[in-house]
Amino acid sequence: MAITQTLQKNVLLCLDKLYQQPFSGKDFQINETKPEFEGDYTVVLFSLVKQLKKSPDALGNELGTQLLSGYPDLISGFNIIKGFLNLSISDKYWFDVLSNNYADNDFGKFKLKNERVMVEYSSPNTNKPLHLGHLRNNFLGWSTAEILKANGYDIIKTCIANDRGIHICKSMVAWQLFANGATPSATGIKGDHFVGDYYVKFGEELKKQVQELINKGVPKDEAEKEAPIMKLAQQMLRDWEAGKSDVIDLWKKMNSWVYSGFDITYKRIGSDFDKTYYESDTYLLGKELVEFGLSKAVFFENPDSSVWIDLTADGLDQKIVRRKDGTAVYITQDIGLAVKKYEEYKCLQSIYVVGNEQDYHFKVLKLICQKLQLPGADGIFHLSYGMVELPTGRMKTREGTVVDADDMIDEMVNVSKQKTADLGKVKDFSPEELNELFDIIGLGALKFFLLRVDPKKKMLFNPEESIDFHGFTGPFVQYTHARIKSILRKETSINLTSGTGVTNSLLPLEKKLLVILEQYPSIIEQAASEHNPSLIANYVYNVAKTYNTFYTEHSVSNAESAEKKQLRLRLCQMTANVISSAMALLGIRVPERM
RNA sequence: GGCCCCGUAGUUCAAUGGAUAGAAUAGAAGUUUCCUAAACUUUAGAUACAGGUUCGAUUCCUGUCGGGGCUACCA
Repeated sequence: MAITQTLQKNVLLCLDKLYQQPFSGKDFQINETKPEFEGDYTVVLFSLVKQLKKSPDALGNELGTQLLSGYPDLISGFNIIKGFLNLSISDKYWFDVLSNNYADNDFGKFKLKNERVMVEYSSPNTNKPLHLGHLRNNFLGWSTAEILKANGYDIIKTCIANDRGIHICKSMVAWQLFANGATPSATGIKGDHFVGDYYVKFGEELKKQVQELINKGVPKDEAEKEAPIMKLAQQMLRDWEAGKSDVIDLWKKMNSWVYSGFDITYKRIGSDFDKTYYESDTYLLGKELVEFGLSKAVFFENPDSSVWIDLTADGLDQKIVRRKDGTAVYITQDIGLAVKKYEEYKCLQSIYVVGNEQDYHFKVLKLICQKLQLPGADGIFHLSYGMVELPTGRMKTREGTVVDADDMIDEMVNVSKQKTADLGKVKDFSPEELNELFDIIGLGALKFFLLRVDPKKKMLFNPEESIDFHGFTGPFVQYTHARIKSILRKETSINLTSGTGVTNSLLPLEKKLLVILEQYPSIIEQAASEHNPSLIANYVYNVAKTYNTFYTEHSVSNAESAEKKQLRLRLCQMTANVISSAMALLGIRVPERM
């Protein structure tokens, strides 16, 4: 059990013994003691003071004394400053932590929950390559899934490919008009980029045609609809829906190019899915749910035969769920897909990793599912994340300000190559080992950069300044790991026998390191319950920073005594394990040397 | 117009209502006969504004100002 939980439990027992009043864990806080005071953990007494009508000093003294006598193996002393009861944790407790092997292996395995959770992420459009925003989405989804796994959940990772619709037809039309039969293999261009180029080409041509129409006096709105190339795209969409074979063939061919491109990128970033849904298979889902909703009077029908739901009582608007021509809209498809997912996997929770621009959509989706009393409705959770912005503002395809994912990865790997060469520490590596190292560092920097920020918040990517391998970065943590491994390689055995070193107590920096290492399991739990990988990133950075301070201050190999050396070796081992485990939860590998 | 989110050092990010608001980077000054200097140490620098609730507010409430998003019979 984590130290804070143990303390909370013991404080409750003491309070009961002393005052015979019912308290709960919410009645007081237990925080880490600020460095300027003596002690390790602090009980904040204010709210207890109020309820018990005692002075903070009196309460603190009684509680402290009770804790000290009741749990001598845990508490070694206390002091009271204002309403804060600072507790010193006994060295014996810390040595028990040292000999505990919790940090040596994966978590989760010893607390399987037998609960299934679905995480949907990535959700690309098959008309253009992935960009920096997709990377944030992918890393977030993948990491969240890993963190939940570490907490014992059975995870299903899914992806929905947005593989149909007018935007797909646009690149198809442009290819027909301008490609002269060119293919990715003939041109040597990666498939997703190849198709994306024609999507861009479509936009350029459309702009040209619209301008010509405007020059002829056609209003702008109308010109966009009437442009010949747009007409072609709309006709192609109708042909696609009618199942016209030459259109379907072209669609299949171009999508396969895109998927082969995506596969390369996904493989490179280490992203994978247990199940991929295709919108082309699911876009007709949900139609029968409209009838169901009408029969339950959750939906209502307008005279023009369109179907709506009135959410004004819930503070939202009226929302259409079926067009007057009888076709389904986006939200209806999503309801249908939610039902399908539940039928197939019976997940208690279904997490959608989707940008916060769709907050309203998911609010509506969940509400409708709940009103229809669909199974799994309460388990719908929108993991809403903020956009990645550039110094110039949002990335916009039309303005060409999109940071391409593949380019970004290449850039990061190149920088790591350059830095590694400058430092010259791994000259004996083979070319294969070097390439692997460049990937580990470059991708590590990128993933850490995108995951260290609270997912809910928008973040800024500045090409000039964001590529940094110093300070609060992935390479900093990786470097710390490599440093530790360098020490451990030189030592043959580490055997800390229980109780060793009790006689010579822990030095402040040793204690500080141990205190933070002990917190790892609670951090994993918190990251899972808050769906927030940035907690792991912040934590592992603090571990590395704490270790580096310890490292420069105390020698491991030439420690003051053999016992100290063993103790420090064990600390090194635990730190390396926590770093490697925590980074793995972020999808980041750590090198043995760098 | 309506609804939602966000304003913290020059910049990028932290801080379950708790002690003197933490880091990184940029700036200034240092540390290599000793386990990897992608490191470490020192220094200067911030809660948009005005009220309110509270023993205590960056955090909760109200208002003002500033920024972003949603508000399609698109997906």
